[in-house]
Amino acid sequence: MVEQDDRLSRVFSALADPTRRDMVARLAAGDATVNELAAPYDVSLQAVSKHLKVLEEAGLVSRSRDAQRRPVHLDAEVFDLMTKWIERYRQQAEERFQRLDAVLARLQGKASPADERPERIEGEAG
Amino acid sequence: MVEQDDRLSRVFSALADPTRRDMVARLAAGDATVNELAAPYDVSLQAVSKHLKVLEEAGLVSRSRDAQRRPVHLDAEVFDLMTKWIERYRQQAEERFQRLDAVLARLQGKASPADERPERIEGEAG
DNA sequence: GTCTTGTTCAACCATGAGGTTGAGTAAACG
DNA sequence: CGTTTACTCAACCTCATGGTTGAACAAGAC
Repeated sequence: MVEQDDRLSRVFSALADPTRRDMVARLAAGDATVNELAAPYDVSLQAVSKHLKVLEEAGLVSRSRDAQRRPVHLDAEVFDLMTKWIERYRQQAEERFQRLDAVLARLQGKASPADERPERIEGEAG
Repeated sequence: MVEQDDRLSRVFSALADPTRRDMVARLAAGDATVNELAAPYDVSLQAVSKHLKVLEEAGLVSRSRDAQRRPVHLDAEVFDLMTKWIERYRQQAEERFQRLDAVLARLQGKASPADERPERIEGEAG
């Protein structure tokens, strides 16, 4: 919205498109030219070129020169950025889930769980 | 574009927005109501409600009922979907990189690497 | 019942994304 | 040189998205 401020937004946004994910999948098997990449899709070469630009600006691919060709190469490093973000919050959420489980188990022994309103387990959100 | 066909597109798309990623981060610390979630942002409650709808449709959060409140809960499972996709292609890309490294190392012993045009290492893309 | 609180729905507006076509550039080929 | 190949840039169209405001609904509080 702000014009895609941060790197992470650009990466997620780039991979939100099925065509672009498909291109990444293809590129994981080896570098390819724009024409080669365009072949499977029923869109213009220009559209593919645009997709590649998006992937490039997200840092997912880089392009070199080989005569008139512009071979596209997949850069795997950015994936780490996403993985780290995802893992971080997934782990937090799962830990919280474990704790909730424990709390519920404890409550089962003491009283009815209906008494409890587990909006916060022991954490803080602000 | 097609109207966000698959699950993966919805998840990536949902997380492409910094505000929504921020909400996910907040929710990783514990469930929260719409009002609580809206507090830090300078947008209307309705806008926040919309963001939550997007996160919900992506399967990232679920909403329950507590009187007039609609507590929002982070569902960590969908993260796996992303992680799997990412890891799959990252690994392929990295393996390819290893192979390229090996090829270059071999070439160093034989001839000048400038002779080689390594558009494909040994793979296929079609 | 009416009021207040919490949230969603509906209509609208501005911007951006993905698609198109047509022209322009870059480098090999003849 | 002009032509062909490979690609990008520019202008345009359409629709989705994120924001707005105002009204509606749902449920406790008075």
